[in-house]
Amino acid sequence: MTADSFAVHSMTVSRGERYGAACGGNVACQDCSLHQLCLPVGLDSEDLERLDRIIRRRRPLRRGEYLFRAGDPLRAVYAVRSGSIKTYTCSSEGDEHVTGFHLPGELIGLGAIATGVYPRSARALETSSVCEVAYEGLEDLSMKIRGLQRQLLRLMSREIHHDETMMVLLGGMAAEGRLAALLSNIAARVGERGFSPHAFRLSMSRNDIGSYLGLAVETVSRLFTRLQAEGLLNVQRKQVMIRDPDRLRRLAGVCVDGLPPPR
Amino acid sequence: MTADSFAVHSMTVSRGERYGAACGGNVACQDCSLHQLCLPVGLDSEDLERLDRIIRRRRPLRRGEYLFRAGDPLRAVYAVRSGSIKTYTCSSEGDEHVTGFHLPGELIGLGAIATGVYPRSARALETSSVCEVAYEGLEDLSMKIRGLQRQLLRLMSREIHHDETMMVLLGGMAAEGRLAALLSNIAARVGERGFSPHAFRLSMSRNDIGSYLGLAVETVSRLFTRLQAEGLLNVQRKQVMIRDPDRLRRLAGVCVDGLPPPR
DNA sequence: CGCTTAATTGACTCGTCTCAACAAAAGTGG
DNA sequence: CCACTTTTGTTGAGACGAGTCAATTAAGCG
Repeated sequence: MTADSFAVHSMTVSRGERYGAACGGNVACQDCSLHQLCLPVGLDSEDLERLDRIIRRRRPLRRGEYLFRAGDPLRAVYAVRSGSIKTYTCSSEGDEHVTGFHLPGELIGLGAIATGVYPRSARALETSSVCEVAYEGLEDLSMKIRGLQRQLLRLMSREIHHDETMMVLLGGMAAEGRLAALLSNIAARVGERGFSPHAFRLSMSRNDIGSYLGLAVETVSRLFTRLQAEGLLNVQRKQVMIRDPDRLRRLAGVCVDGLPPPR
Repeated sequence: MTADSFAVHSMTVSRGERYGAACGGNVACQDCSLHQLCLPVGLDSEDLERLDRIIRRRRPLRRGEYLFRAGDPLRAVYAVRSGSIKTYTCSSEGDEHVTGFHLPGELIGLGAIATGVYPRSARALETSSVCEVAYEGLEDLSMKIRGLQRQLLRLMSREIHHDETMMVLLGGMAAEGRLAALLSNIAARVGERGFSPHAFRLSMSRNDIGSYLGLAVETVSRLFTRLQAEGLLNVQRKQVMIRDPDRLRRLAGVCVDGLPPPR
């Protein structure tokens, strides 16, 4: 298997689904390969049809295109279908600070529910497609479908937990631990999506990684070099191969959600 | 007005309610002074009664007592009624990392919904009382009461937004900005609860503040001294008086949720 | 009123940032 | 398709903010 086949961007495609169907077409939730990760968890096919009715699949976004901008009114939350999306805020001086990287099956825009306005901007890191879930409809439907309500609450709770983990990471760990945690976390999420957690392609730039982890680009670059020298991973630009997942997770401490740290 | 009357711990009491009623008694949501901040937002009195039926008010916790521990199974989420609560994780080496300070009207335990297990421990920072909201009941009721569902989703969304703001703070701001943001944020929340945002008592130790902000205790201490020297605030141990809220918020940059930064 | 814990202050160290130069990709247009 | 520009990533040298260690003072608390 070439490392390329783990590229996040080709996730859905490399599963053998046609691009039109998987990434931009009208695949129903029922037929979506992500339905055990996304909103549909636990729904029967009748409920899935009802869910489908409030979902719109739009043409794929190209790298750099906006999904929405900070300040836009909330009309929908979005489920990533293929590719990957970053969310970020812009400080008053114009530089952006990344708040999240979102992989297929993950929901974007949940932070907007409180105020009715997206607090962050969201852009595609690569060619990506999303399902647009009308928010009004989602609120309505989750009053009617217990399983949908539960899953929505679960996904929001998971986001809270993940963000808190990031706070612990940013507040408590040195640079090396932060990068180790991010890589372990991405590896785990890539794994959950059916791909090898040992080799994948990072869709985000070093800049984005630094911004997300609160580090200078140069530091991120040096860290990759160091981790490679220590035999923890191989890295060649965006292509990453994890050689010692356990040691990597130990470096990350408690800060990889989901999995408990080894030892 | 003495600064003491702004003590977080005496919030409810100083509103003139009897301790038994306000802090440990059986005040219904209807009669609770926090009902415009907490779960009851937007509910009519019939629905409030239904909500009351799944809520238990327990004896107040004393300083340091646990509300729950990381790893406990989720049975309820808690609304702070009076006092203040901190949530934190323990690293493998035993030192704790604070993930949140919670004031009256705020919900605790939302991070447990995803897994059914509290991911953090929660302890009282001072004598505090809470409302225990049975989680099963809450799920049930929010299927029946639209307003309750909306408020629950709003509160979870707000937490997501707040945690993301903390990530930006911890990843992007120097020590001074972090403390300025925390103080501005607490001031705003104290203000929302009907007290002067200019003078209040911090219920958490310097250690807790440092842990929450990712700083050493010594740094926190020095920062307080410096901010006082610069005329931004007066501080005497836990007692804080904000002298220049605008400059303080400007130091904090975009990292005070709710309020936009001045200038 | 002593004892323990919390907060403050100082001196020194170290990790990460900044600035700067360079290399390698990736677009862009003829 | 190649030469060009622009963007992105890597590496080095020096500066500085915040951590650590240690000592002192001030509060809580029994």
